[in-house]
Amino acid sequence: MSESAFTFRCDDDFEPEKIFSCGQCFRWNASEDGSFVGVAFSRAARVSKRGDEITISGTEEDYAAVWRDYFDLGRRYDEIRERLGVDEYMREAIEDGRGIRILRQEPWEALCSFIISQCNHIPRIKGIVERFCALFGEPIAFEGGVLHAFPTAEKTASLTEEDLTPLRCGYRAKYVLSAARAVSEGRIALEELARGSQSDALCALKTIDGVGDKVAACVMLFGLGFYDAFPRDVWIKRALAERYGGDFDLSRFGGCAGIAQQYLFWHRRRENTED
DNA sequence: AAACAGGCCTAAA
DNA sequence: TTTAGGCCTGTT
Repeated sequence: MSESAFTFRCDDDFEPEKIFSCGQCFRWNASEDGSFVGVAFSRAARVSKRGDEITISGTEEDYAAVWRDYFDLGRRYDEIRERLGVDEYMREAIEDGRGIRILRQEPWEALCSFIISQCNHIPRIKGIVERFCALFGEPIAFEGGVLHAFPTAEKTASLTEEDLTPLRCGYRAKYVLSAARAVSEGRIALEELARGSQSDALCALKTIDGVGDKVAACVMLFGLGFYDAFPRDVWIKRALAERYGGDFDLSRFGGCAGIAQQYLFWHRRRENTED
């Protein structure tokens, strides 16, 4: 069976390996040929890069409707990198993480995924999320096989904690359900929050059981398009304590602190695994 | 084997 | 307003 694909030239930062494995998303996996296969917005795709040419499954219409925004291609990361290099360590982190882009993910998927992420390693988060999708997501035919969409909030809200035991996500199951109910019952309107202020979004997200400052910041950055949201996880806390004595002024990043965070996160994590 | 993992909640000062 | 302990499960 033949599948269409759309190829375009990209002269800005775009490194699939870094984009998909920097911890912002959990549904993309590397193939042996270096391409990545994943699902977003209920569409499966294979993404590959050769030189400055990017190829994504689907038509140009799919690209225009979904992938362009998903990969945040309206933003020049090369220019942002210049602005974020406010000191030596930041410049080091940025050079190391060059090629990263912030994905604009589905808000509910981001919320649910980062609730699951708490106190877990990335491989385990991916495992839990994949089991969740395989069990409760709509099937999507792709390259002769079947992938699954991320389960909707409505579908999730119809489940019980017992239904979620096969995920083996432990105490996070009740958080996932409480979030699903908040969203499906309209108490939390994620799309609407994306159009409002960052502080309102933070406030609303934190009313969900199991969502604190860190998870809320991830949802805002990766799902709602608040590029100034700055998730403070253990790695960021480490980096800030080691390099800045806890004194780190986010206002220097001109509304892009979240992107700075992602370079810092990538770099600080690599410092550990590479020596 | 004990500690920790991209936290959060509650209780107690 | 900060801190300790518990929480599911897996890995090192």
